[in-house]
Amino acid sequence: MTKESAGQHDKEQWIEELLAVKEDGQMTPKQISILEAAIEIFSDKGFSAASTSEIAQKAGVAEGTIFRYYKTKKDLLLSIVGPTMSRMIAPFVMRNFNGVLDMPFESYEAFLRAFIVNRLDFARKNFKIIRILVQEIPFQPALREQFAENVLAQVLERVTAITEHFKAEGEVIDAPTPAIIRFTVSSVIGYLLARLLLMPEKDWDDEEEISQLITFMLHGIGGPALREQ
Amino acid sequence: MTKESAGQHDKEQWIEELLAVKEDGQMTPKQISILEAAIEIFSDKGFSAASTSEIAQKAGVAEGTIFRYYKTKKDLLLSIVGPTMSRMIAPFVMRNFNGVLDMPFESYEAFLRAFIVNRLDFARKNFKIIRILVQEIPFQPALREQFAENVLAQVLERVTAITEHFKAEGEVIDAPTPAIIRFTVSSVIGYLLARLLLMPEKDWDDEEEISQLITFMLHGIGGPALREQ
Amino acid sequence: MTKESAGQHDKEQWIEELLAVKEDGQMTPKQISILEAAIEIFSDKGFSAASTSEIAQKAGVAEGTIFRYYKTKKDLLLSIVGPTMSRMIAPFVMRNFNGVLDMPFESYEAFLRAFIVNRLDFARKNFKIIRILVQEIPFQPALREQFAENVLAQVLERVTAITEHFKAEGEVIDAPTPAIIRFTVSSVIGYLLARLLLMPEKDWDDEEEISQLITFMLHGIGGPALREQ
Amino acid sequence: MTKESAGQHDKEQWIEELLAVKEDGQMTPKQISILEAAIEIFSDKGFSAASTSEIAQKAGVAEGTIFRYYKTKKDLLLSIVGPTMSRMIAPFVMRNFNGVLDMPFESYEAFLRAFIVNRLDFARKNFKIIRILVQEIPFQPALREQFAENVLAQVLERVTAITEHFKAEGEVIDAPTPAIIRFTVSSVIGYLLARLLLMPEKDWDDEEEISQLITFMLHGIGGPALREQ
DNA sequence: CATGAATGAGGTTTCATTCAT
DNA sequence: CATGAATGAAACCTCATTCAT
Repeated sequence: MTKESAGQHDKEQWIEELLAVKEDGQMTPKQISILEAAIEIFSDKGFSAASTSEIAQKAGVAEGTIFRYYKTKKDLLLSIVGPTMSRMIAPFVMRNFNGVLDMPFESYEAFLRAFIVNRLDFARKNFKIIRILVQEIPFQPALREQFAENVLAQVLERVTAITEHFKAEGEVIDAPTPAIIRFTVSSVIGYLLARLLLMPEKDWDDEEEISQLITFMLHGIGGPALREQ
Repeated sequence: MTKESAGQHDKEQWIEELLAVKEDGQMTPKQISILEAAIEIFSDKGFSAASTSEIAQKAGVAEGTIFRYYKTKKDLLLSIVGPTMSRMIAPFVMRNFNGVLDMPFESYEAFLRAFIVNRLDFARKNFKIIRILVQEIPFQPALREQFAENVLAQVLERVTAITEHFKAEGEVIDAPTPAIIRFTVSSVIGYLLARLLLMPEKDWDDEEEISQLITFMLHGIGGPALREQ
Repeated sequence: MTKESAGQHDKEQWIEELLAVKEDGQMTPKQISILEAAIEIFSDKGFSAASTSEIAQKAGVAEGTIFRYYKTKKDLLLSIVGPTMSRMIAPFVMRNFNGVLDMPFESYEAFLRAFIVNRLDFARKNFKIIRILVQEIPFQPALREQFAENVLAQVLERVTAITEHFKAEGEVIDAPTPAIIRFTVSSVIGYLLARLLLMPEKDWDDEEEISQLITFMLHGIGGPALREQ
Repeated sequence: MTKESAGQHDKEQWIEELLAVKEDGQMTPKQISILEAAIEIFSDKGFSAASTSEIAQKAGVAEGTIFRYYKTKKDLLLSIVGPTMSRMIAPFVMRNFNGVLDMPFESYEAFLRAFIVNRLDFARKNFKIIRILVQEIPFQPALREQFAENVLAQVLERVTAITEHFKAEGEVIDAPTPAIIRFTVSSVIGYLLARLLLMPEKDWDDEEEISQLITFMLHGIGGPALREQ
C-alpha cells in the first residue's frame, strides 16, 4: 500500500487473506514487497504495460528475485488475482449443508442491505486487485475460466436460490429470475463503481445512499403520475 | 470486421462515421485497412499487448506505412476511439437551440425505451471500439479527459434536464437526480453488457427484455407482500 | 572468414553454396555478415556458449537485426548446418537414373582415392561448419533426424551399392558389407581428423599419405612374418 | 548412473576410481550425488547448457552445496573428466622400468585383441564421462592441455614403442609409424563408436566383430583380384 | 557442513520507430 | 506515397555464485 492511495481506501486486507491461504503463513518480507509492488503497478498501468523491472525496483528487490517466487510474470498475476477470486464468493458459500436452505435474512430488503454493505466493504478493501482482475479477465483465458467456474457459477447458484425463496414469499415479483438478478446486480455494481471508482472523493453518506438504492430497486423510480394508471 | 463476428454484430458502422468526420472523406484504402486491423487487434489483445507489426501484417501494409498516417501507436489508438466518443453523444445533442427544452418524448417510458433501443444499436455496431475504449480509459489520461469533457459532461447535462423534466411531470419520483441517473444508467448498461458481452449467443427477445427492464426500473422488483405494507 | 584461420583453410565455400540454395541468390550483405560471424563463434565456443550479442557485434549489426533474419538462435544454427548437410551427400547422389548402376570408377582403389580426395577438399572448405555440426548433433534432435534421414541413409545406400559391386568383381573381400564400410569410413575419417584438426600445421604430402592409407586399407599393415603363415 | 542406461552399459566404475584417487577415500554421499548428477546432465545437455541448479536438484542437494565442493561449475567439470583422463592411460603405463622394454604380448595380433577388448570395456564403463570429455575438449584449453600432455603423449610414446617392436619382428610392415598408429587407432575408435554410440542396441557378437576388424587391419579388405597382381 | 534466498549480470527476444530507397 | 531493413532500448527470464543462517 502506498501513500497516494492511503486516504482513499482502507489498508487492503489482501495480505492477511493471502497469508491465510498458505498453510503455515510462510511468506518472506521480500515476497510481500513483490506482491505489494506488483498490485500497485499492475493496477496503475495494466498487466501488459507493467514491467518486471519496475516492479522489482518498487519492491526493493533484484529483478531475479521475482522469478524465484513466480516462474513467470503471468504467474505473478495469477497468484495475485487467484486467491482474491476465491475470497469473492465467501459470503455466498454459507452453511446450508443440512439439507435445508439456510436463510439467515428475515426480508429481501435485509438481504439486499447486508449484501451491498458487505460487498462495498470487500470492494473497498480489495480495490486494486479487483481492478486488475476486471482489466485482465478479457485477455487471460486462465482467469476467465477460473472466474466462470469458481465465482460466477457459485454465486449465481446461491443468488438464484435466495431470489426464488423471496419470490415464493411474495417479496419479489414473479418475473424471470435471471432478469431479476441482472437488474439487481447491475444496480449494485453501478453504485459500487460510482462510489469507489468514478467519484471516490465525493463525501458519501453510504447508509442513506444504500437505502435510496434499495428503494429504487424494490419500488422503482416511477412517480405518482404513473401509479395512478 | 472479420468473418467470425459477422453473425454476431452488424457490420460496424465506424468507417462511414470516421469518414464523415474528415472534411472531404479523404481516406486511402490502406488507411482503412490499418484502422480495421488495429480495431480488431486492440480489441482482442489490448492496446499494450498489440504489436504494430501484427497490425501491419493483418492490414496488408508495410510496418512503416502505419507511421506515415499515425505518428505513434498511441496516436493510432486515439484516432480510433476519439471519433467514436464524439458519436456517442449524438442522440443527446438534439435540437433544443430555440430556447425551449425540446422534448420529443411523450412519456418517460417512451424516452427510456427509445434510449435503450438506440444505445443497444449503437453498442452493437461499435462493439469492438467500445471495448477498446473501456479497456484503455483507465490507462490513457488523454482519453479520460476527452471522455469526461466531451461525453460525460454533455450526456449528464442533457440527461439531467430530461430527468428533471419528467420529475416535474410526476412521472419520476422526487429523489436526487444523480441517484436516479446512476440507477437508470447502471440498469441499462447492465443489460447491454449481458446482452452483447456476457451471453451474446443466447437467443434474446430484445423487445420483451427491454419491456421487462423498464418495468423493473419504473416499478421495482418488490412483490405483492411489499406493497401491502 | 577471419584472419586467424585464413592460412589454414581455403576460403570456405559455404557462401556461394548457401546462395545457390536460395532461388535467386537473395542475401543481403548484413545477412552474410551474420552468418559469417555466427559460423566463427559457434565453431569457437559451441552453440550454447555463443551469445547472440557477440555474434551481432562481430557481424557489425544490431542485435535485433539477427532476429529479423532468423526467428531464434536455434534457427540461425539450423540455417547454417542444414544446407551444408545437403551438400554433404552431393558426390553420392550421382546420375544412375537410367536404371543401370552408374559406376564411374575403374577400380576400387580409384574409387577410394577419388572419394578421399573429394571429401578432404570438402572438409577443408567447410571445416568450421562441419565442426559445428559434429558438436551439436548430439544435442539437437532436429539436426540428428535430418542427418540420419538425409545424409546417413543416402550415403549408406550408395556406398553399400559400390562396395558390393567391387565385392562381386573380386576387388573387395567377401566379408559383411557393414563391417567393411565401418572400417573404410573410420580409416578415412581418422585421416581427415589428423590432417585438418589434430595437426593442421604439419607439412602434409597429401598424395603420398593417401596412397599409404589406401595401401593399408587394401592390404593391411601385417608384415612379412604374418604372410608366411 | 540411471535406470535408462542400466541395461546398456555396466555400472560406471568411476566412483571407485575417483575415490581411489583421493588419498583416503574421503567423499561424502552428497559429493557422490553431485558427481553422479553432473555426469548425467553434462552428458545429456552439454556443459554450457547444463545448469547448476538442475544438477543440484537431481543430486538432491542445495544449490550452494555444489559450490562448497567445487569452486566453480568449470571446476566440477574438470574434477569429473580429469581423473578419467588419468585412468585412460593405465594400460599403457606398464612396468618397463627395468630398462628392458617389457612386452607382455606374444604377437601383434594378441596385442591388438587385448587392446581392443580392454578399451571397449573401459569405454563401456566410462561412457558418459568420455562423451563429456570429447564434447568439451575443443572448448576447454585446460582439458586440451591435460589431454595432450598426460594422455596423448604417454600413449603415443608407448604405442610407438610397441609398434616398432613388432615392426622389428616383421609382424608389422615397414611403413612410417605415425601413419600406422593413425590407421590402427582410427579403426579401433571407429569400431567403438559404432558399437557404443551409433548402434548400441544392435545385437553385437563382439568376439567375432573384433576378429573381423583385426583381420581387416592386418590383411586389408582387398579381394582375390587384387592379390593376383 | 549445508542450506536456499538473494543477487545482478547477461541471455534471448520483441518492438515501436526511423529512414534510405 | 509506400516500403521494409535496420535499429537499440527494453522486455522477460536464467544462472553461476555468494552469504547469512
